[in-house]
Amino acid sequence: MRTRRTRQLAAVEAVLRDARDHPTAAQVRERVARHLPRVSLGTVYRNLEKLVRAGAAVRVRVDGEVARYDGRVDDHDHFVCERCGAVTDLLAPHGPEVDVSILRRRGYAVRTHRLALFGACPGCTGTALPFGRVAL
Amino acid sequence: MRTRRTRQLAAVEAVLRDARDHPTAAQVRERVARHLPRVSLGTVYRNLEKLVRAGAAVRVRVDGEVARYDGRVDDHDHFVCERCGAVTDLLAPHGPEVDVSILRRRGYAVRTHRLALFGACPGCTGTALPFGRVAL
DNA sequence: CTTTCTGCAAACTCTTTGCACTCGT
DNA sequence: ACGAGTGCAAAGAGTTTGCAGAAAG
Repeated sequence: MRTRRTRQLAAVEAVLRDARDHPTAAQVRERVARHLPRVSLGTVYRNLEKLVRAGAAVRVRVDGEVARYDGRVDDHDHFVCERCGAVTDLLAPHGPEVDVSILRRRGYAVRTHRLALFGACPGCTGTALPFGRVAL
Repeated sequence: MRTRRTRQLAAVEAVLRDARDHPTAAQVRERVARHLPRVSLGTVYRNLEKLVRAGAAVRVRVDGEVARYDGRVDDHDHFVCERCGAVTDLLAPHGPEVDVSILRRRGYAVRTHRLALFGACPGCTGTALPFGRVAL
């Protein structure tokens, strides 16, 4: 049952490592296909799933949109542009500065959280800025 | 083009108003069907969409799970049990106590946010508590 | 060699939609 | 009566899976 280091897996890993735009499975496939033209979408899904389960990638599903994949696994939040759909990483933790202890006292075990901010990104408001990660 | 007050729409509204568990479309249909046995899933979807667009309901899509509908439209966050899938409303705002002005200065217009906490609920940790909304 | 992985295509799940008919207004 | 809404069934979109052959170890 040991995991094999196939070229497809390596390629998916590389795409995710280099991607800054939270690509969808179809986009990952497209990029992998530049080097492995016969790669199938099924294989891409299988390898993405593998990486997610191994903790080497994160699946980001904003609202009901298609799944996007993020090579960043450190704890960070997202800004989602409601006009162009771009997903930007927010470096600083904005996480629940909630008093989680209150929940815990009520029997809830909080393991993690997910926070997304919605609005318009610089490119879409006209305030052009180089695209990329934004640190708060 | 005015919206008609059909019994199906009224029933969907009522189900959402009385529901405390963020039912899926299929669950809404099931409950509506208790009074209107021939209601179709398509109609339920159409009416749910109508309510969401009218601002009378909220579609909650946690990660990649099926859409759930919430009659609550005030601003609140969610706790998602990773074991049983239950979604609980969190009354207090835990929103981004982020300095949104920093984002704004960079050209991001933040309109709203969505926060979900993930973990195990009281029923699933063994620490039984009456099910329902939890205020922090 | 053995076992996992791949490509392909079909299956699946959730959601949306076209159509003829129904029912509010 | 007019036309929005309905039930049904079929179509879509995204994702998963079964299988025979390919390839990693």
